[in-house]
Amino acid sequence: MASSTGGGSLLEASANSHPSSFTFSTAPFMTTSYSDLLTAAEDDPSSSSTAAVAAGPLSDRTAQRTTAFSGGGGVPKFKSIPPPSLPLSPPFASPSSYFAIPPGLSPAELLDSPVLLSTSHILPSPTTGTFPAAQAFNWKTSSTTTNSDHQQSVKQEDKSHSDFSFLPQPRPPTTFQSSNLHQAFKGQQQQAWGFEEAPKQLGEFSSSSLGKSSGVKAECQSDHHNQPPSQLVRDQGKSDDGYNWRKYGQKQVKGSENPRSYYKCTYPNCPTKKKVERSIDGQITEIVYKGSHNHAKPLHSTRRSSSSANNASQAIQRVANPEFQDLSFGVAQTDSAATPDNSSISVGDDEFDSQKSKSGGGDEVDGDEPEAKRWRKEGENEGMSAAGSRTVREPRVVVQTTSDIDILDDGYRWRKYGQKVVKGNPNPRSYYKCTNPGCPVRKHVERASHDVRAVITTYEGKHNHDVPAARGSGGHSHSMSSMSSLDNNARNAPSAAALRALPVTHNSQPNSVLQRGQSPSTLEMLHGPVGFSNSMGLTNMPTTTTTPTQQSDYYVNGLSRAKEEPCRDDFFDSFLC
DNA sequence: CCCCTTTGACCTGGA
DNA sequence: TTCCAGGTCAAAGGG
Repeated sequence: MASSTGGGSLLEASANSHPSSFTFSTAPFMTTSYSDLLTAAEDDPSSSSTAAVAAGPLSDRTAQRTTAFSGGGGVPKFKSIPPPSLPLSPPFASPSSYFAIPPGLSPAELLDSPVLLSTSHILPSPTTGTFPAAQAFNWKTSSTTTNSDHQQSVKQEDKSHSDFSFLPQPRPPTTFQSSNLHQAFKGQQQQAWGFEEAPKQLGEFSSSSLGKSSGVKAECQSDHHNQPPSQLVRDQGKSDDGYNWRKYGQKQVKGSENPRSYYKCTYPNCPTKKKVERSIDGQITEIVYKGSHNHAKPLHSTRRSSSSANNASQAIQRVANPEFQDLSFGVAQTDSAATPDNSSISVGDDEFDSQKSKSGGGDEVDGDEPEAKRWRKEGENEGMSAAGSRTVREPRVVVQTTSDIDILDDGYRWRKYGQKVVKGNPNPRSYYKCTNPGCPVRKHVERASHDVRAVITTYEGKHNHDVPAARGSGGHSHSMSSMSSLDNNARNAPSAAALRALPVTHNSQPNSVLQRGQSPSTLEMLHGPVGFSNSMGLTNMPTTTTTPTQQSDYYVNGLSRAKEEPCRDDFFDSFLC
């Protein structure tokens, strides 16, 4: 399926179309932010402040819609905050004033805040279990889209992103003067949010061939931000998405001058595969994931350092969040390690399907479609996007899932039971039921007609049970203090898709505060399983709660001030009307 | 010797 | 039924 759904930045689109609306779509947000950032960086090489580069444009947009956060407006405010573990220094506090820390809150606290959207994006790849950072921008490229125009926009976006590097160390001082800020950004974001990592790595890739493993380096940094460069370099060799892959084929696909490599997870019986397409110069232009790992990420790569290309691809895959890419908002951020084979489904599948439907003219999603076939379709779409004069530098990452049941971002398990195209919206609506026995809750998800990048999720009924323990959720409550905990959080973090959906999600119970067992709103999906909050990294949020629902409430209240229903209603209305 | 990549051939499914 | 393209297999070679 073509994964290019949205080439543009959802955030941007949302902002433009609904300046006052709360846009929670991470993907857009990220995309815009990075695009802007990139642009800023490129436009003004002499940009003297990291803040300007790292947070400038981003903050501009964020600030617009996040005034509420600090000011109490109806719009949630997203602030980027460095991870607790990261050294915070005064400069970071506000090189550009964009990163103001609310009184009474310490940077560390902020870091723990569940609100950072960017962080939320950082959903770990279901297949890689790593934190993708590039989700935001990748999603657009990967998003399924057959629209040539759209792809054009994507190209531009990609191009802009391609040069963007969030990597501080490699960057000239002129670009990133505030090492602290950068560190803050770099560190936690890469890990918890992962959102930064993507741009950074992408930038790395763009600026250098994959073979140079710059991307790998970036990855290493993300994972070991506290480690000295030497350590980072040392880790490069084994550094990747954490999983071991074996290349089992390579082909020159028609319509693209870029060779496509096929990889399989080397873990016994693990069905996960990925396709990596690289441009002539070795840069990864696209990554497509299929399935999810049915095992925990190996503590240590068992294989020797793979080729630079492979490392690069993996680095990218780490950077880019497949879920985001493919708009798999339904992807349960279940711990990939604990996720059963082919269980990562989600709306991601739906998304793919919907995309396929769009491009193929069909409106029926066949969840039982043979993997090979689906993969092929996906590949074809991929080819579409990659075909021609695609100059995208950042890889497009797509996750192909094979299951129709999984834990969605909201923490509940859903089973898809239907899909159809409803009047007024050419995009198919996926229908899901809560898999909990006796639970009447249903929900349907559809891409907004006005913007395929926006996803509308509607819930019906209330859950008569608690949020099921997410697979591999054992570490959800872990703090982000440790890498392992980060991984867990990431894995359990809501999918990018979910985040994306936020902006346009409609809560069937707009005036209610989410309660435990209550059907989650899209917003709720953001918090995902416990631990998500940690990965959020948003600022201005009080300490995170431990229960998903609480988080959800918190989320709602915090981000969009859920209790200020008018705000939400307005927001939703803006999209729904 | 092990592991991984390379690469040509083969298989499969859609048009 | 045939052709084509994508995906996979598996032998060969390299580190």
